[in-house]
Amino acid sequence: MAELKQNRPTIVDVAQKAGVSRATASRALSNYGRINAETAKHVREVANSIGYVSNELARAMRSGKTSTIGLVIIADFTNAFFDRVTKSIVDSARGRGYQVLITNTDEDIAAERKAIETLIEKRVDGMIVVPSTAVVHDHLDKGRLGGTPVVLIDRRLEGVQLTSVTTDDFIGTEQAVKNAVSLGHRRIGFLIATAGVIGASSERPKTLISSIQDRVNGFSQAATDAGIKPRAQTWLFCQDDPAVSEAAVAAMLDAPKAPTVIMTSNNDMALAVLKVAGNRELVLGRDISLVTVDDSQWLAAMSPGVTVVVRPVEQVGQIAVEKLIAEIEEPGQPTERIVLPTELIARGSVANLVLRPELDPEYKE
Amino acid sequence: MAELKQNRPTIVDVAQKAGVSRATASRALSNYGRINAETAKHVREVANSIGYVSNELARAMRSGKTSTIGLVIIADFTNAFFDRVTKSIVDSARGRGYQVLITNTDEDIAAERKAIETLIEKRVDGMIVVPSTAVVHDHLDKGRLGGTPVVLIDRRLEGVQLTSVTTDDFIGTEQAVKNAVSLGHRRIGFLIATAGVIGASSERPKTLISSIQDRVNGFSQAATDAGIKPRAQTWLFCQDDPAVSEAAVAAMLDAPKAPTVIMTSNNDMALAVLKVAGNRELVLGRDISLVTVDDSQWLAAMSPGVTVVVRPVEQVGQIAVEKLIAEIEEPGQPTERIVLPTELIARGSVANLVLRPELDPEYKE
DNA sequence: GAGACTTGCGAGAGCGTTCTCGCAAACCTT
DNA sequence: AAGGTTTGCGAGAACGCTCTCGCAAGTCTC
Repeated sequence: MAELKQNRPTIVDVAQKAGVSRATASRALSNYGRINAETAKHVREVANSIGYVSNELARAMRSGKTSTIGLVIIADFTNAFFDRVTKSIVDSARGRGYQVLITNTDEDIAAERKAIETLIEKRVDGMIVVPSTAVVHDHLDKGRLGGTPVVLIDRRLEGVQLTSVTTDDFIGTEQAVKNAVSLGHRRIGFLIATAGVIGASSERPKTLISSIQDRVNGFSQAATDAGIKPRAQTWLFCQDDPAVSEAAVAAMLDAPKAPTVIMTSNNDMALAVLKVAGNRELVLGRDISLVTVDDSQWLAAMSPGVTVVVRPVEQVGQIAVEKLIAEIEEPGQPTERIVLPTELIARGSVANLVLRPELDPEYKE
Repeated sequence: MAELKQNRPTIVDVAQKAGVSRATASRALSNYGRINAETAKHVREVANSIGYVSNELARAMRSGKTSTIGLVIIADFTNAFFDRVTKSIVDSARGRGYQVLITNTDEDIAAERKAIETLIEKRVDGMIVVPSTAVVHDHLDKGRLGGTPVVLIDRRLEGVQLTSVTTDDFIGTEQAVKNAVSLGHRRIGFLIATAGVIGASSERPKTLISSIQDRVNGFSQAATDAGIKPRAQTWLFCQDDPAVSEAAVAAMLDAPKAPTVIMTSNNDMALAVLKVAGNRELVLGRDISLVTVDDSQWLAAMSPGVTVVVRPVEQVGQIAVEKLIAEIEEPGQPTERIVLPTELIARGSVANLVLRPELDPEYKE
């Protein structure tokens, strides 16, 4: 019979029971203003005894602060990068007294718009955004945001005045290529996960998100510097889908001048290489070489371990939170473009053709 | 000079500009009550033109509904289970018009209490909780929650009247053991990631979370049924830390009657086995066998692939969201204990000792 | 064409806080 | 002892929305 009503005690209940006014109860509970220590203690005891829990909605409404930040991330935070950065953001935010509201766009610009609107509706104090496209960004204009600070991660956005925290993917990729070259590789492949591409194609899409663009440039630069001819470079822009990427890897390996080393732009692509290698009974670091971006425990645990460009993922999240909260708590911070250094960890997945030239039938010193 | 003030237009601004009352503006924007179609259209246009975005805080305050659900998850959602379930929850919730507020306890009960309190403060409509311990649960009593519905995932909790969505870990583990036994294994090891344990120990902790408890029982049952003597079973409860787990694996392998197959309770432990195997140049599925819980792309891509107990992770998240929202929108649902079936996927990581008895020096048929 | 019903809209209260203001009592100061 | 200052507290407005109520005008009914 007694309806289970959502009848939480409010501050009025506390005040009544404690025999004080709302104002005094508020002062006691939120610890501000002038209040007698005894009274405060008493109020808090009463509040505790009746199970009072403050209503942050009401508080936020009055104070204009929700202590919540929104995270707009692309689909795959099962992805080695996005899961770690998410965790890092949640933890850093919690440490600073903020909660995180997560929204998930599927690399889809409409979903991204919607997500940002929803976050504004919820009046988050700020947001961290992984922009899903490099071209459209009117929804991220200062005006549209109406003063809500935004920090971009992983990808920069041209034409928009926002702080971003990214990694030096140009240098990272360059190093990876240099490493392969120094080990004697002269035919290299690059498998690039690309949103919006259907299937796999060697044709460079008109627009790429900045992180991918940087990798493409870094790769190109290093290959050119090493004197590797374009025809010894195999490029494939590839949909992030196992079937497609595995077919792409197979195509690369079946081409007349197949690369001896394949660089992949993310772990999903690396998996495709491993999968195909496994099917063909190619031994990693001997019959086929692999280097990828973003470390994971798996890459380290394999035999041989996979050589990777390590990005400081946790740092990206942490710095993004710091910059965002700085702007929230003291608006008017200068916008920055923070680029964190990457590091190459060489493991055994890139064969040493200098020591073992027989592994490459076409190897010539 | 012009201070960049957080001066968002409110419904009053819309009403004024449209020449109607607040009430009418609200009706137009929220689509309810009696309102002239023309007026409604006009109001919406005005709202759009001045960039009005509704304030969900105020709306929630009035309506008592935030359309937000809280997720209380243990630290590791870089973990193969928790990252996927998180994504599944975020997606399912979004599909039903709810956002997700994430909080992260580090398997720490104090943090869990705090997280739940914070979520109540924010007046989430409900929460999905991965309880960090099997014993303490006073913070999850109906009274404390004050009517906020809660659904548990991954772990059941005794003594508490809450809907839970878990997987049949007993049968899953049992199947895994049976599979190994059918392939001729007679000495088996079990490496169990356990919160609260320091180092690694063969002594069974007094309390285990239900999912681990079920695995322990399933393993034990299957081993006994197969007539495997206790002394041919190596158990280690192990802290979830690479150094510790690798040492544990090493210890297992160095014992006089080393197991021919190691079962691990999660991917981190499986990684330890792979790592140690790699270091010792043991070939998986020949010199050492492995079976673990929770599939991942990595386990499938390795050569040989790793045999796993697959849990329907996405389904867990999805069903949890459904049950939670059902209770939110129509309180008084019966509490359920939903247990989803698991499946064994046999790959090559468990050696076939029946076909190749020479792999086990002590093998006797 | 008079009463009943419908339509469209505005006034105003209320959700649970915080915060400003003002007032009385207590405490200094000289 | 008279004026000033400090202390502690309450009244009431405000945050931005929704929703009930009531009223005027229009529409129906016979």
